[in-house]
Amino acid sequence: MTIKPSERHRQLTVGEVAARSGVAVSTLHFYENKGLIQSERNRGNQRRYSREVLRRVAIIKVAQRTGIPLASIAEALSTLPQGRTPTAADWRRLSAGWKEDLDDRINKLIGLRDQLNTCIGCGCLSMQDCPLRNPWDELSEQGPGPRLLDPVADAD
Amino acid sequence: MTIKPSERHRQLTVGEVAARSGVAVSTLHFYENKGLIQSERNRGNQRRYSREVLRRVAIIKVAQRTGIPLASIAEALSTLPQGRTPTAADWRRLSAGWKEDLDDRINKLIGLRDQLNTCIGCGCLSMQDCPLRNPWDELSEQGPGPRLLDPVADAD
DNA sequence: CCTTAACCTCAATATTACTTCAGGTTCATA
DNA sequence: TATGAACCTGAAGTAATATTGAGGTTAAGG
Repeated sequence: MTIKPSERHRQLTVGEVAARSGVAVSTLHFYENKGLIQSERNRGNQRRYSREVLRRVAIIKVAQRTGIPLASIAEALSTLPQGRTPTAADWRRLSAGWKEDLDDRINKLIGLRDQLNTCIGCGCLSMQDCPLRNPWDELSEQGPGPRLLDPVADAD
Repeated sequence: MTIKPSERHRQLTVGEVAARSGVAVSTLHFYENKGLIQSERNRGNQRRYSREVLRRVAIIKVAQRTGIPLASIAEALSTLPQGRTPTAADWRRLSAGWKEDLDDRINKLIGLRDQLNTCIGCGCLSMQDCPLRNPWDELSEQGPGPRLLDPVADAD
């Protein structure tokens, strides 16, 4: 089933974009307010989107999944050339930056998991039988010493 | 430098707990409101904490780092025996549960990173030269087909 | 034409996790 | 005992990310 050019180039209503991108209409309004997406208006003041917006929304959602806040996504998107379809190099630059952030987050979480594994193993989450920290009372006020999990909060 | 028993068993003021746990006084009030920590009161109505609270706060912060919302942490902590120092088994149960959540989150992020790597490599974040998705127009309305990054938002 | 779904704006509400503020009390110490 | 630091409560404010609602307009089909 081939699509007629007339269909293919038609602009999308906000409802259509919502349905096809999987975000709520109100979210599209919200994103527009934040400068993440743009729309034109028909003569009745209703939003009309180019198909490119679906790509944009997809990108926004990916970036969000990596943990990037909307404001940063907006900032990144705002560096893209206005009014025309971004180049491959543009996208590569954006996604490469986000990948770095993502790597950082992953590494932090993995470090945390290691700590947690150690702590489960040695029982240091217990206040009673961690081989490294028991007995707790003796550690008080002693300056540097074993400090697991959280160096500040653990200063007991 | 040995600590006198009188010092060692003294209860802590909210300011002391704040200083030693690294969280703000207001945060300790907040946590108490949410049921995450408990305090006794002196005759002037000021909070007095047992040293155990430092452990609790440390645990809360670790759990938060894994991405667990406060409400869930509160719920988990509420399953601990009231009024006495939790056992090693208690702590193991909690941290084991949190570790699972953490593993899930890590795995999701790694999956995302893989997708992102693929997309950067193939250029599919570009609307112009992704070998899998180009040319975009041809994909419209065609039912199942290559769906990268986000299956819904990508339905262009 | 008429109806009704879809759309519009702007303001308010929701959630999470706190912080700040106002107005008043208690504690420690000189 | 006087003074200033630390503490108290309850309410309101903040930031991010939206959703919901009120009140009114536009578009599309019979």
